[in-house]
Amino acid sequence: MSRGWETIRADVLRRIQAREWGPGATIPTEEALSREFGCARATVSRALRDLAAAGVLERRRKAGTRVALAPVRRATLDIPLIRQEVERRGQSYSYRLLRDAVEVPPLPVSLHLRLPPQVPLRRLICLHFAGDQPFIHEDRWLNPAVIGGLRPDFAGQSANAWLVANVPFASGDITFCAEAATAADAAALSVPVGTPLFVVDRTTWTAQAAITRVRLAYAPGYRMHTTL
Amino acid sequence: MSRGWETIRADVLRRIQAREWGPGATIPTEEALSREFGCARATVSRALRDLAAAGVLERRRKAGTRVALAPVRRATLDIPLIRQEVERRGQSYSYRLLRDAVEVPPLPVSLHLRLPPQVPLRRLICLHFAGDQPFIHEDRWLNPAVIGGLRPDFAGQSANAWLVANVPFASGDITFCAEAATAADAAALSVPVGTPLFVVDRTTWTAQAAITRVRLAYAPGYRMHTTL
DNA sequence: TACACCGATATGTCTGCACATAATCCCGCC
DNA sequence: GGCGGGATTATGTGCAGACATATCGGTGTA
Repeated sequence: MSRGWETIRADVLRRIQAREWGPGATIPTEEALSREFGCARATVSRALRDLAAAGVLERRRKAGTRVALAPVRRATLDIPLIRQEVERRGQSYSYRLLRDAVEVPPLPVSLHLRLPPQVPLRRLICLHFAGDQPFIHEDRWLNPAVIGGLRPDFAGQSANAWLVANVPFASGDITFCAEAATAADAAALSVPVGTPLFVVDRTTWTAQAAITRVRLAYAPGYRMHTTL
Repeated sequence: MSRGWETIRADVLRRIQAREWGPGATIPTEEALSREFGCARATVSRALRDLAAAGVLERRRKAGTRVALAPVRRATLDIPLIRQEVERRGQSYSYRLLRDAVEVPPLPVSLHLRLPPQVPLRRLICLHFAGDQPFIHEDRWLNPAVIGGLRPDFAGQSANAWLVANVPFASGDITFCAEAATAADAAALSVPVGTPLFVVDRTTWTAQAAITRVRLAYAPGYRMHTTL
């Protein structure tokens, strides 16, 4: 009858979009659909599981499978390495280290990393270039307990590349927001103080402890894009 | 030996994070792993497929399964309905319609919707409140071909709610960026012109045609958050 | 040397079956 | 009428086997 679970997924999605099964409605059981499509239940299950992962369906044991009420719900966005993002635009990537120091971080940083206040951390500030234009102003705090002391050598790599290659990464969180350019941002990116900048704050963790907190301030005009 | 494919996924992930299999390395075949874990190949396959979907592994027929070079790569973020987002903060939601007109959109909007220039569209501008504070300034263009003419009645619902309930949605794209508050943003959100605002541009499509393009300007301080 | 072809191989998918698990439904009891 | 507990039921997971398909690598030929 069909040629694989993707065909079934497409057909179920078509019926939902055609309002054959409206939002909130319960759709037929896997067993009924497998009879209709002339395939094994596992094949139907695969298709429905995929739609559930995409947020189109909601499934519960015994209760059955329902069409989600709010279809526009979940987006996956790729977070490329900065170097790759620049090179994908056909520009050459480079970066310059602006500062490498050991400092006591501001209280919010200590708290977010779940470290005691007043503990000094290594702070790296650098500037990423796309061609000869400044692209991202990066301000990073590193936990010395994870990277093996306050002043290890990254062997010529950027801190990010070194971390990716050397520290087992377990989890993290990201926030996106708009901020006015600080004096440091303004100087680094060659824009007036107060210019709206797209800012990403990222914290990563091993299973036990915080690894790093980084703030990325993108040059004006940056747009993060994804499809649904 | 184990208690399900999630155990296997966890163990494979652990070995990757422990650098037992470093970035770029090829891991054992499904068949070898199934022997090691004492389970069926399908069970290992399930675990590895899931890790591949999360961006941790890369798989190719015959070539085998490799550890991805850049592990921090994919984030899924939930895009709640505005009403739900406000209510989750424990504030009461309301909205006010500021404008409902038929206008010729600016050229970039026509192009992005893949409509001929100079075709008039319905434009709705409204303001979403969290409690008594303005939260989002929304500027929406609607394709009359999809909503059944230039001036249908949304029966008291917000345009978004009406669309979710009545128009079969197929695909879309989203961009996030930082913009300076326009005069209209400033008046609506009660902030000075030029204030950095987090802006979301969303376009949705049926299988055939564009449905709507909407620009959401969030009040200052908004942060979009997700975990990895 | 360069290219076309072909076998080997790892993943991709499907089937048919079985049992586990969660949640609902309904029956019987108080 | 209200409530507790067990039967029912739809999904979740697992297994063994089979075939499909992409692709890597090597072999033979122009």
